[in-house]
Amino acid sequence: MFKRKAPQVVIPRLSLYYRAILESRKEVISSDELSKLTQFSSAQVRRDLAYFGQFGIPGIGYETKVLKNSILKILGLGREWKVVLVGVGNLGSALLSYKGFAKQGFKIFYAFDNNPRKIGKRINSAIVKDIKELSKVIKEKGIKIAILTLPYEVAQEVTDRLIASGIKAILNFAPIRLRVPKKTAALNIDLSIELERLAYYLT
Amino acid sequence: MFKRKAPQVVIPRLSLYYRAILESRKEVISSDELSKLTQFSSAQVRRDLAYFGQFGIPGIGYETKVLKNSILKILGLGREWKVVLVGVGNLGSALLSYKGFAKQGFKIFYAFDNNPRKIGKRINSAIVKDIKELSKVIKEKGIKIAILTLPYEVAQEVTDRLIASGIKAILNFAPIRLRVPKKTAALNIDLSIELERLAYYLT
DNA sequence: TAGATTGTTAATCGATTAACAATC
DNA sequence: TAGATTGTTAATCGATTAACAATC
Repeated sequence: MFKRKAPQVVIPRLSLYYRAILESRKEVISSDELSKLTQFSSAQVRRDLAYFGQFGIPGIGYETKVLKNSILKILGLGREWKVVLVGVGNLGSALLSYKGFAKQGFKIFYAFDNNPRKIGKRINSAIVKDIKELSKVIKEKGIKIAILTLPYEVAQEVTDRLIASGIKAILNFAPIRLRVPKKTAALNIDLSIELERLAYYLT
Repeated sequence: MFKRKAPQVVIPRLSLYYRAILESRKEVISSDELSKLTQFSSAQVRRDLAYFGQFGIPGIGYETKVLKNSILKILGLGREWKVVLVGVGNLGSALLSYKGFAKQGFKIFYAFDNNPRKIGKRINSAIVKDIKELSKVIKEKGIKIAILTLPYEVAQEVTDRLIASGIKAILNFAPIRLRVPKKTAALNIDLSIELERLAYYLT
């Protein structure tokens, strides 16, 4: 039987396969159809899925019911993840108001800020708390995921505190490559860098 | 002399080298120092820079003045880029309020929405206009970069209009892989997918 | 059986790294 | 000259693609 650890780039593609399956509303779908919907090659579709098991039927295709459940399980979805957000500025507030996260099961229970005017507010599912309570709340509630929408200057310092409190995965919007232990996952969304990439393509 | 087209992954690293140089405040910097600051290997630093020319002095390192100017030129920065933003919802408003873009020379001149309550408002450097005027304004002002903060349902349709109006580069926040012509650059920032990646690492 | 499509192997493509001659 | 560091080649590593036997 085929075995090997899936490369990291496969994971976001699984998300896209999942979306494509939902959109298709089919009972059975082939790698060729998934290819057309996602713009990845059919070989890549089959290869990506094969990293995780045998979900298809030769000559037929993939039963969407099976495939949906399998991908959900692989990605760790279909359950609720508790999330905290740190930094209730413009971007932080916007993300708190965004309803899309909850739809995929990511529920922001607490937000943190040091601005007394913001503390105590409720935005969507989140209560804004004093950043002094950061460690206490994360430990008490056993929260593992944090979204960081802080200014550059304090991002690393807060990250260190998050990790010390038990956070295992960070989605970082501050324009800095966070230093985190190997066991912690940090994904950076760096808007300036993305714009600079666009500028490059225009040149 | 060494030649070959730089792979796309090199470009965002150039942005990070640039930041590291600014931070270091040095007159001369070695690939080894850049390696420590950016967490990329020194071989990769030298390799990446070599795609674009010979900027260093063997035995010495890189003059930061030379390197800064070179990277600015490569990335197409150090000038003002006019940008439009489409979709003045939570995320769109947050991005309009963000001061970081202007600092790198990306100035959002116009935002578009179909909500009459929003039309006519001014947020930061941008005036919110009726989305009906999208094509007219983009053509008149010769704008090449667009930021898309729209719901999924209308993202592709608006994209087609943007491209028809002359937009060459799109930063897309809608959870959809836009279909664009080869000559157009589209970068997707898909928050749900990023969260799903985090969930995967936790499993 | 004929046609379709998976799962997997081997070949290809692309990016990173190690190593070192050339240079200051 | 001795020491340091670049630029570039060749080796390695990793991911994608083509092809097809196995299967329905």
